[in-house]
Amino acid sequence: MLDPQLLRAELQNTADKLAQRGYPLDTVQWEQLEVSRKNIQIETEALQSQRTKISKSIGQAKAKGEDIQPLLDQVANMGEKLEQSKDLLKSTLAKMEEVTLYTPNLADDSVPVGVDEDDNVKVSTWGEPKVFDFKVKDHVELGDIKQGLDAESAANLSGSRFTLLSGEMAQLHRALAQFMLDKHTREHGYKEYYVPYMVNAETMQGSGQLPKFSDDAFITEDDRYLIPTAEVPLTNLVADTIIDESDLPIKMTAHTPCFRREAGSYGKDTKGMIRQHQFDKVEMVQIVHPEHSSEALEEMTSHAEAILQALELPYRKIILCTGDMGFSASKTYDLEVWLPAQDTYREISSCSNCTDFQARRMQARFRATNVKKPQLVHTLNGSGLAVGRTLIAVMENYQNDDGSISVPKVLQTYMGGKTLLNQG
RNA sequence: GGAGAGAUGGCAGAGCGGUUGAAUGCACUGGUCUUGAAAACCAGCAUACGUUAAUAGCGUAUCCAGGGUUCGAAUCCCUGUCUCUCCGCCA
Repeated sequence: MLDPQLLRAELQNTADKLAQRGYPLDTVQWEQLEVSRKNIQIETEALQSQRTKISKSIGQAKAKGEDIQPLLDQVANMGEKLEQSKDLLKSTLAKMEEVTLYTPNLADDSVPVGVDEDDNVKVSTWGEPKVFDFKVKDHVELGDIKQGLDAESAANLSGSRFTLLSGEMAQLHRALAQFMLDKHTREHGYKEYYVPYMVNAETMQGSGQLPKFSDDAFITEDDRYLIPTAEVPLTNLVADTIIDESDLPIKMTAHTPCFRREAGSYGKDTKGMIRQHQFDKVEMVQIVHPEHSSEALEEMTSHAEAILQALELPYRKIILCTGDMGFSASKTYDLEVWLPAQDTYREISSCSNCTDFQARRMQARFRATNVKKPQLVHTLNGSGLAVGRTLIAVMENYQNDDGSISVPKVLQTYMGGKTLLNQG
């Protein structure tokens, strides 16, 4: 949610900024709502105040044994009037909430203005794509040779967009997740969490997945949601809390499966395990002082980069333009890893500063020692990294002529000392 | 799954349907006292929204949540959620 003050004091300016994100805000409708809200609320609270006063005097009169009938007459028709006024206020506020809950965060001033992914801007590249002296295979082909990546069995078990890994491939997948967690907890200062994979609607709303994107999530029969990312449970850990300033920043990480409906992506990335209903991810979340969120985003992105660098996977870092950013984000860096078989870079991490957008929805605040009033924290999240896609990247970048796959140095201890995968 | 108990401020814990935003204790903050500390004593100590130049006043809301009864609800009724105890089942 945006700061309601922005919608009052700087409505046009805010609407212009939202337009850059491709979100049209009906300012005329909003202003009308705001005017009626003000009148109705003042009216309602005045009525409430009057009635409370009379009700109290009834109590006092009764205690003294006085006749209360005149007072009862006075208050007789107030109830109905108050009810009407309350209902009107309620429906007006609901209309306003309908707008605010569906309105995305404002982009940071440093974000390039643009329409879609074509307007994203490259920030930097790292590493040189390896030159192969043989025809490279993609991960599907490599997985087939090794018999470790089994789309057919997964389809039989569950349907499309699922993957089954076995043998060394399953081990490598596990090794990657372990390695990432170790790196973040031992070197980057994150605390490890094991979190629920299902959350309630309130939690989904806190981090911005609901109500707007309900089609993207799996919902259970008892109205719980399968998490689309560990960002949801981790970030909401501070919902409805007031944190002591000295406890900031809070840095959390978790390795979880992520579940996404991928509604509307029919036909996209249908081959292989690029886009799945279920995939593993190691997620980083930071809860920080508002003054430090910009630098925290840089830091967190570097933590994701450190994984790619340790794995010696070439990648580039891009900044998403206003039109391509996610709903809650104010600024987002994507890391794209080199996939030789596709001869291109593909997203493997996304790191965002959500400023106070999620914090306001969740009521996540901190209290500074010198300021009496609790203030909203800033929240950040980033993939560090998507495990399935990292597996693909390792497979394709570390492939050999005979279809075997070399094990990246940093993973060898996690793989029982193996340096080459060819056993299936 | 069956039976029962409960949910009140940071914590503990009162609260006959009326002047209760809510006793009391602890914690916390400031002060007095003290060489210093402790103890003792005094004072203060919620949040959100609205109005407003105001983090001043004033108003409204909040005793798990949502409905209801009533002139008036922390207190009565209904529904839901969560917690605890016992039985059953179970990784």
